[in-house]
Amino acid sequence: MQTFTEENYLKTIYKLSEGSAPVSTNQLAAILNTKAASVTDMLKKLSEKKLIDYTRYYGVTLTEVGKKIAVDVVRRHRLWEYFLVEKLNFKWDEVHDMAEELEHISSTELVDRLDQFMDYPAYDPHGDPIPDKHGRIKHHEFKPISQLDVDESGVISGVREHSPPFLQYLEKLNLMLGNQIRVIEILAYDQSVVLTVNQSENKISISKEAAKNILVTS
Amino acid sequence: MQTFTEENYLKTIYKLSEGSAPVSTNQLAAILNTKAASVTDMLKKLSEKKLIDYTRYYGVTLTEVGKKIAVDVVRRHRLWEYFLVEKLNFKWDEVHDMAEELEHISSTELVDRLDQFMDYPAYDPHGDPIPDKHGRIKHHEFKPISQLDVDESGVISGVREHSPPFLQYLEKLNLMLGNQIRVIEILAYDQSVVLTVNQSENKISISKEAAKNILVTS
DNA sequence: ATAAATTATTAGACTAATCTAAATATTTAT
DNA sequence: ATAAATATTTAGATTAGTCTAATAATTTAT
Ligand SMILES: [Mn+2]
Ligand SMILES: [Mn+2]
Ligand SMILES: [Mn+2]
Ligand SMILES: [Mn+2]
Repeated sequence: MQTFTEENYLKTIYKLSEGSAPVSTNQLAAILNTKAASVTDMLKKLSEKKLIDYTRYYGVTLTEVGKKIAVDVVRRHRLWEYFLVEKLNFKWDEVHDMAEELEHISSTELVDRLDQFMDYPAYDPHGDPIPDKHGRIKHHEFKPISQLDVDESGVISGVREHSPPFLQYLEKLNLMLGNQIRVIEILAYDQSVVLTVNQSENKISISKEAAKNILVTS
Repeated sequence: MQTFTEENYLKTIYKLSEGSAPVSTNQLAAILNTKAASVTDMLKKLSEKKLIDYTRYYGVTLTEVGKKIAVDVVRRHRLWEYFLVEKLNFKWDEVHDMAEELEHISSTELVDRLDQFMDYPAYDPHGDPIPDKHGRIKHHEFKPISQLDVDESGVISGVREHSPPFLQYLEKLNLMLGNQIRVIEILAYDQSVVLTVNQSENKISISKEAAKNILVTS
């Protein structure tokens, strides 16, 4: 059994180590809103418990056991987010903080029943894949809008940035999951993208930054 | 904002102080599975925070603010239990421990939405009333089976003991909420009760102890 | 009314998780 | 290759919650 704190560290290491690259102390401190010294303390502890491989001054990676726990926390987080949106009618910008608490409820049986209750959803409200009970994850073929050419289209399937203001902004522009967009123009001087949503007449313009954070499938 | 531990103390004081009687240190220690010394420490802290009125060597009662929090924790506990049974199909003997964790999820909005999602249930799976969002509680006119006379009948509406073994025992005898029982005989020598369930031919016998812990409405 | 038993509080210590400040290692720039 | 900047770790404190052992207050029994 892990404490909430340990689970949060494991989850964060997992998310930062895209493809098993070692994660640094400062990266963790920044995301976990704590100090580097505290991170070092916790890394020693998790290393003791064989949940991570940690080398001083070098970085940290998850062991198989640690990774399993991390994926399970991610599973719980995303299933609860799905529940909050689909069953309790919260909006996609409202659910993250609640899921941060709910992800630490320990019962495996509870999460599996929740999964069944919702008919085994594959993606959470932000388009992130939900690991199944064995930790298997489906990967979308995502591409940010910023990588589309003029006249290319795609279906919005995920976001790279989860902050409520960004999600609310997308909602205002009708840039929500499932909607189809088509790139009309890419402005030369700042790479901002002009596009249409769901074949509408209406052209909208988004910054290069925003375009990088909206993911589409084709 | 309170910690989990503080919430558990407040909830326990609330439950032990039926009708505002002061609660003792040892009572709390027993139920909270801790030591009297730890209880004293926490009582000082809760008193500082004005959530309880505490007099050394005398006992403790809740302030209005403390009571409000306690009732809210009870509300969350019972709503989650209802959710687990009605939506996720857990049995009534399986849900308490999960609800012990879920009751500490802080969002008020979440609990209110959950309440709405389930259409404002009045009683939890054990027959205990669920306080509404303003802290109002409906009280059943409960009576234990042990107080019924021969030939009297009633509908099972609650239990006084929540341990899984007891609940499983009741289930085995079909003594579940909503079922009607009729007292056939009360044995003189040990006050055990012979009764029928839902007009069945089948007579079952339960101890005096069990009869005290099953509550009926007439 | 005194002694004995019970109940409750205090004193002092421990663990988990955190912090600041100081020291050390590594990386980058000159 | 050395100095400067950055990143990381260690040392030492702090807070919440808990514990055991010792002390004090209250209640019960004689
Ligand atoms: Mn989230
Ligand atoms: Mn998400
Ligand atoms: Mn319960
Ligand atoms: Mn209950």
